[in-house]
Amino acid sequence: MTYEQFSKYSFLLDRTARRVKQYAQRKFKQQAFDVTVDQWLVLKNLSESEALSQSELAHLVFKDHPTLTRIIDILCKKGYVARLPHPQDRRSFQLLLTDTGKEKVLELKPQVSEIRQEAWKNLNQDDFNEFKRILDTIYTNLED
Amino acid sequence: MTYEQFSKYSFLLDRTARRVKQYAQRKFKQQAFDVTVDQWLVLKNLSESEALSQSELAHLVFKDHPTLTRIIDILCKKGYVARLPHPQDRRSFQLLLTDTGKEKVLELKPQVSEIRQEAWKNLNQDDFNEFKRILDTIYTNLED
DNA sequence: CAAATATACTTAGTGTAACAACTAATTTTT
DNA sequence: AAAAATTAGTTGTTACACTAAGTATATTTG
Repeated sequence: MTYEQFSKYSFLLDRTARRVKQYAQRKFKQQAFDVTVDQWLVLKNLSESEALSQSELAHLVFKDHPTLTRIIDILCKKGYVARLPHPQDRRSFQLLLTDTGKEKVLELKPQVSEIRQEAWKNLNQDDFNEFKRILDTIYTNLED
Repeated sequence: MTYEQFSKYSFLLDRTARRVKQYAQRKFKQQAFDVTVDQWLVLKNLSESEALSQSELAHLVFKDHPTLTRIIDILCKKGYVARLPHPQDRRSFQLLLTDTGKEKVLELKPQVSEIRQEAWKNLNQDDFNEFKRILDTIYTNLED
């Protein structure tokens, strides 16, 4: 590996991640989803295992606590999520989807899937496996 | 490709890009580089072809104009970059590294390279080629 | 059981990203 | 040459990422 390559992988990675997010966000907006890409990630994960605390959810979506706090704030304000007091621990909340939130997830899931597929044109299953392997390796290489 | 995979590539990509940036940023801070990761990218590109306009530079680093304006603002304030009036076009600037800016680039270049290599442990040249191919494919798939 | 420590979450501050709207200067069109 | 369109850059707004510091509650330790 040469110096130039080392300096480039981070650039390519950042550039592509931004484009992927931007592309999805634009579609989300055009189709009036009423949530951002990150809000969708949180909503979807919550729909798959409800009654999580914010810490548990933060861990699931790999976002830090302050970021998650604010995303939850917004989702509560929009009426998709509710913070219930945790029965045993008064420091924490149980996060629940409201009925509106559940409907939103059901409505958006196939549409998001559609949008996501666009990036994967001209690429196949092997490519995905390679992609995942390399990304995961980088990720764990930089683990604290 | 299944639905689950489509929903996952963007997650893996975003997660890894953030970790790579965060890792580098932490090192930058520990070693008192006095610039952020994004500011470094701009500085480095400027050192490789000076007297660019902001538009040209924005194009090089794949950042949009408002973002670049703000990064340049900071780099000027820190004394690494100067905006000179463009001789032919009064709308635009020529961006130049100051002497301090040039020194900074020379000083940081090997140190940044060192930091960047960390991510690439257990991965080789073939992996890089695959990685680049897939990222570039995704990028162009989502081109406007 | 009181003191120290840890955990859950929030707030504050800085930086970046994207979009929209804006000013000023330049180029094109008619 | 005036009007229209384009280009260069800035400003404003919303949202996210990360760090650090703060509050409140729980848990552990002496």
